[in-house]
Amino acid sequence: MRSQPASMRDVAHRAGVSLSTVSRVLRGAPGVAPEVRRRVQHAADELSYVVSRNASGLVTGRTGRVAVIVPFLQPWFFGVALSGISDALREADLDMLVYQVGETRAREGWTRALPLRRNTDAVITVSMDLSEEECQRLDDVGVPMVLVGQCAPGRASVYIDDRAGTAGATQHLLNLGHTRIAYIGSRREEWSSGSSRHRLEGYEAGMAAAGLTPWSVSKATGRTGGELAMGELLSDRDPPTAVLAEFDGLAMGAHRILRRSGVRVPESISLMGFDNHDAAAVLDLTTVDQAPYDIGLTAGRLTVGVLDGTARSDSHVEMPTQIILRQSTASPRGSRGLSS
Amino acid sequence: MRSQPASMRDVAHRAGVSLSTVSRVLRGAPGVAPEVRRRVQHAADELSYVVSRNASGLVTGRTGRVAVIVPFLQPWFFGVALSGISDALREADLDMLVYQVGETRAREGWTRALPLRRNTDAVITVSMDLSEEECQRLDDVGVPMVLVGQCAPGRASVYIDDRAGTAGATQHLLNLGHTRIAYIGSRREEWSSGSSRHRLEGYEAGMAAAGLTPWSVSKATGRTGGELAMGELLSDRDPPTAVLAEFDGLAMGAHRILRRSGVRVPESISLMGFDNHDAAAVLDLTTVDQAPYDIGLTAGRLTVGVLDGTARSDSHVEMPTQIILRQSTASPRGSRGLSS
DNA sequence: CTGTTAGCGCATTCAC
DNA sequence: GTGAATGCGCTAACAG
Repeated sequence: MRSQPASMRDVAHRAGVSLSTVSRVLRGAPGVAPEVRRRVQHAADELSYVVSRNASGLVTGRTGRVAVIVPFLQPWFFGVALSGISDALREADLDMLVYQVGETRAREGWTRALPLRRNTDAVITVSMDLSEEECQRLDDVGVPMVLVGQCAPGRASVYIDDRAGTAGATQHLLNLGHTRIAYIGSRREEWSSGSSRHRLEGYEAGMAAAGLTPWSVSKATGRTGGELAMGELLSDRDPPTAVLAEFDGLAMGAHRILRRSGVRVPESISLMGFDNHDAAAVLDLTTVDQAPYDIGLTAGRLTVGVLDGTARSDSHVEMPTQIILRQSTASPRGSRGLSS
Repeated sequence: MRSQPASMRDVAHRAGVSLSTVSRVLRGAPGVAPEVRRRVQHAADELSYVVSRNASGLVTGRTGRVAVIVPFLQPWFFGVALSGISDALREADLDMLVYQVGETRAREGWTRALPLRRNTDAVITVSMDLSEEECQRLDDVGVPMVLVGQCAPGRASVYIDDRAGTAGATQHLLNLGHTRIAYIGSRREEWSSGSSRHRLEGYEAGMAAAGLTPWSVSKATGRTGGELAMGELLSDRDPPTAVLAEFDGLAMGAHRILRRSGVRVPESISLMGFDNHDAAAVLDLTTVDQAPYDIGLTAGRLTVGVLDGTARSDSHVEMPTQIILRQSTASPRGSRGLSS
């Protein structure tokens, strides 16, 4: 309650020892008599004393903080990923600084607008789709960097195998007996990352392996895009019996159109998403899970490892995806699929 | 790219001035010749120099950082609220430190496990439902505190008027012509905050004002709870024509049961949620929006105000809620409601 | 308007 | 095993 929070000197005084002893104890450094150690601990507790990372960092050069940079904080994915990162950093007693870059990213200097230099031990970027130039600018701040959701050669990265994800999803639909499988994706102009490209490629590869011709449509991004795309598919002379969407948002838009049109899922059309969005469970949507929490946890631990020196700063970790089977996919009517 | 990041001395040297002049310029302090100011800026830019908040904080006593404490990071609400807080703090050039307390909260000492003292200028708690004792322990760290989603007398708080929210929702259903309106809530034993209580009270008040008897059921929390509760309601001799849920998660569970049972929404039963969860739009669920982004923004700005001294540290801000009309509510069949 | 001086709270040499 | 000096990078009083 005192307005002047206790300092190390206060603790030293109270414990009847010197500053350095307190420092040693509180850092867990060796070479202190057990009895003295206990006394110091006790004094610190009584004063609710906590070491100022500010001051200790000044001398050690380590801040005890890791900056996490995200484009947005609102989309479901980021909260979950941050949760994993947070848990991993907490294990190593590191604090998490979160920067939402958002639209300001357009303003060229965002990498320097952030007080990173000297204020952070490492930087984790999440789904930032950094250009090589931006990467270099971040290199410039002189701290280790870990990229999440992006695979950059020579830099620590954690990402999922998007290609395998959609390939597996396509296989799932093929196994059910579908052959007219359409793909709804985002428009090429809006691709910020390799992710969109990889997902499309996975689908195409899956189709090709089965000797089928890929059939993909791209409208806008987001739910509306899904609505538009599904509208187009439903207007086709011979509509697909199964639809795979690049991400759940698109699938949800598609689902809405299907509901409104009275087309039954999965009886008439099977629908499959990607991401395992929160709302996918609500819609009983079969989807591909990318375990964002695990991604975050892995990225966080990798960061700790790089700081420790126990992990290389160019390690790449590819996380597996997993199909979550729900009610929105089934064999087409009259098919010879697995389930018939 | 140099391994030893530039310090203020380097800038001073490069600009041919003294340390204090550089400090003044970089802080935007008055009393520097425009020409000199430019020169210093230039030198700093060239060296990609950024002031170490660590070092400056050591002498000013301000860290330039605000800690945000959340129980969890995964639920949709927190990402959105954090986004608002982040934007508000960024306006004031404050960094955001995020602590996910989670289950560790059970371990008594969480308020002290966090390195808050001396490491943060203010603390924002989001939906933490702090006990008076926990509040006091946080007071102890000696920095201003702002509570979000909780109304604590004497402490800066930002929260929504839950009572008015459910009262308004109930009125909406009444206006449509419903009289058999049931309420699905969480179990009293699981109420952590006043929020659950207030929402129930708002419903009860709305019903009472219309001369109707409240009818509420509580099963588990979460989607499952909604399923169970709706199951019970559907098994009633005379089922309700409208159902209001304490939050969208419950409504989603209820919606699922209705779909599975072939009960049409809104034709047979109107369903209404609370929170405007992401997935509510997908289900076309009428709900009550509590604008979490605005809550975060407001809380962030209030925090800045308290730090500035322009806001009182016991200000209370009550945020309005708003009904989001979608397809899940309509007049009961054969009613004389507004829409008939 | 500018430079000099003295710490902020702590970790880290070194002596003892 | 412990204590006394030194300086991390910076701001805030001062002096010029």
